[in-house]
Amino acid sequence: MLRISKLTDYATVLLAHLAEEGAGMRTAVELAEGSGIGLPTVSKVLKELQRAGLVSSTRGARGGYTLARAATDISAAQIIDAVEGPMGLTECSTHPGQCGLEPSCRVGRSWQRVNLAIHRALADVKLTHLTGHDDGPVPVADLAITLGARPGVRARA
Amino acid sequence: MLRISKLTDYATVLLAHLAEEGAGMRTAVELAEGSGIGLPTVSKVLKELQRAGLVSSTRGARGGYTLARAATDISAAQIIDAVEGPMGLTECSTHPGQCGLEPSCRVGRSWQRVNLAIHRALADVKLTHLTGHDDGPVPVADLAITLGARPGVRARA
DNA sequence: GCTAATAGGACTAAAATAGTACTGAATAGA
DNA sequence: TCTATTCAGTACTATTTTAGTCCTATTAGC
Repeated sequence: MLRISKLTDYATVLLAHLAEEGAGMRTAVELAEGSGIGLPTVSKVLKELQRAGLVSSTRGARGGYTLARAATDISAAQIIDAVEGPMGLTECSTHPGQCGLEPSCRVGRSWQRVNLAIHRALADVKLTHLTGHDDGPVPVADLAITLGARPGVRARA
Repeated sequence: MLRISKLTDYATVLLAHLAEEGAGMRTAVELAEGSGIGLPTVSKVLKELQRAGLVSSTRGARGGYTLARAATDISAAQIIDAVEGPMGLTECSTHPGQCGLEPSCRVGRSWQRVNLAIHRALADVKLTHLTGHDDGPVPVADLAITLGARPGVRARA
């Protein structure tokens, strides 16, 4: 239902923990205990976040995870992409040519445009917004541009 | 992956056919042939759209389906809600109290705010935009407001 | 070399989605 | 009023996706 997966939700919870004041290196065990999520799952999610470059990991004794960059430089779009793969509202937006209806389908392109707009909006939502450390309005007013068909034309309600 | 379901995609394709110039009453069979989607599936989707009030149906010989209102009065959000149920980015946004993490979870509220923003943006995307009959920019600049935590505060990039 | 920790991958289980089939009800027209 | 046509409702099945687990390998510190 236009829903992010549980794992993505977990990812934001874990990233929020890592973004906490004074949180340096945290092990998967600590994060599991702190978040209430099962250790194997925590471990799996962190591995994916590491691969996507959102967290840095250190192996071995005294190892663990830290944010790879500032919380203001991590966006909701990046988290979703990291855990669920490249975001696409429809199959044809991520895997063109797979859907038999494509040749005669006229709505596909439009959904892709909507998809792009949402993606850009989510790129403006930072981890700090998700953790509630930044209650201010998010700058996503430019969203309208990408929904319009003609690039360069400024949208206004 | 933050994806609309195939059935929702089918729904927009079918609605697009019904919105076509001069398209009056269309039977499920005609729509199936015109769209390339299997008849049982077409039938299922149309029933859901009828229940949601997006199309009107007439039973019996010479019956069929028509749009229940103008294409400019049908939004992407309505289509998604009709086919997939009330939209919610996370479980807690549609079914609060189901997730064990809720008490200690601080990101839930934020996702709900993001969800609301996307929903509003999709409410501004009309069937005419999806069918490509209105290429103009979509008025969704107000989206920023809902992402900000303080209602009434005007967002600006 | 022992212990603590992540990395990678394979595997299983559960849930959601998609698609099908069948039976019932309404309408038009002969 | 009978029959053909077409939608309505529901239950079922199959498929796919998602979620979660487990095992083995690798790396780092002591």
